[in-house]
Amino acid sequence: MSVDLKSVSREAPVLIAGPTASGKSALAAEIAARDGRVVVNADALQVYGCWRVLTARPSAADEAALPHALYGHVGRDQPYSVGHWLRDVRTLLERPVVIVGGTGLYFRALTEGLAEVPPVPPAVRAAGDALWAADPGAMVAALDRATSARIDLANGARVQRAWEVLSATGRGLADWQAQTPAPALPRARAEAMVLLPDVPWLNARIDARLDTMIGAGALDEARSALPGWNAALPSSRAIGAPELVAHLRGDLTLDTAISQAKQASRTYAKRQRTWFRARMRDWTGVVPH
RNA sequence: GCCCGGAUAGCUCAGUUGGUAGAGCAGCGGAUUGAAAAUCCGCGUGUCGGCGGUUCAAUUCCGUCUCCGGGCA
Repeated sequence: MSVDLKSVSREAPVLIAGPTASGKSALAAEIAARDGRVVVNADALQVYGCWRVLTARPSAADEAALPHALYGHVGRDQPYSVGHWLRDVRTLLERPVVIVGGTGLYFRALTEGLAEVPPVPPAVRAAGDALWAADPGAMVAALDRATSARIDLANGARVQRAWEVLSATGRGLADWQAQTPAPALPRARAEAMVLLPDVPWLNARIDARLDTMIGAGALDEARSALPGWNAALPSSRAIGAPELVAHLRGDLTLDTAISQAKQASRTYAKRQRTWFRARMRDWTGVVPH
């Protein structure tokens, strides 16, 4: 890792963002060990208890060596989202932390704030699912003007979310977002770094890491997830999980499952790069090698 | 050796009743305020396997060669 630790603050909270397989956990551990910090997860999938190998979570030995938080603390059937994560993180900010992960939305919520929208009741979510399937146009038409102007109306996830908020609260999403509170940790108060690896370097690491995961028990992990498997759950979106489950059910050869998982990791890394480039311009860029 | 299929974008394939071609995936760029490892938007010139022939015009028809399947020997 090409980071001179002497240039990294010993006091300010440290944020480390980076694409999957870029080596951020190792860097975070190094900084945490130096300063006595807690390593805090900022990755949407590493929160789930069912995936340690497949999401490249720190190992049991890593967790024994240094304090870690927000890793694997959520059950696979539990609802979890940016809001939950932000509330979890807030409770940790009194301690020295290094917050590390690949989920751009989580970092944005932390450093720029998140609207305090009340949770959408499951019944409204179910109604949203049903309406989106039956009549997407009606869903778009039902939105308030300000929200329609603000969101991408071609994006079903955004439209449904906006519809659910309006239905559940009687207020438009844009209205809620206009009253976004101050961030829990503004960028200026943190030491923020973003890893920006060369693409070929990262792709090679992605491939190698997936092979390592298979050797480290990823198939056993997928096998344990087989009973009650529900592909629609957020926890089921862990890259590699649907592929390995399909293999265990006899729908894919292991080689095909592995190459599809590698492929999915690469396209995911691409989306991460786009986010980081655009939204983390004022973070300190680091090229790992 | 013979017969039948294939040969079109990086990959899998569609198509052109003859007027030089298009989808998905990949790739590249972009968006991103509670499902975000999700979701969505934009970007397609490629000797249409090689060489000949017919034609005003061939990727499309004909011949031949090469390669890949399958079958018969």
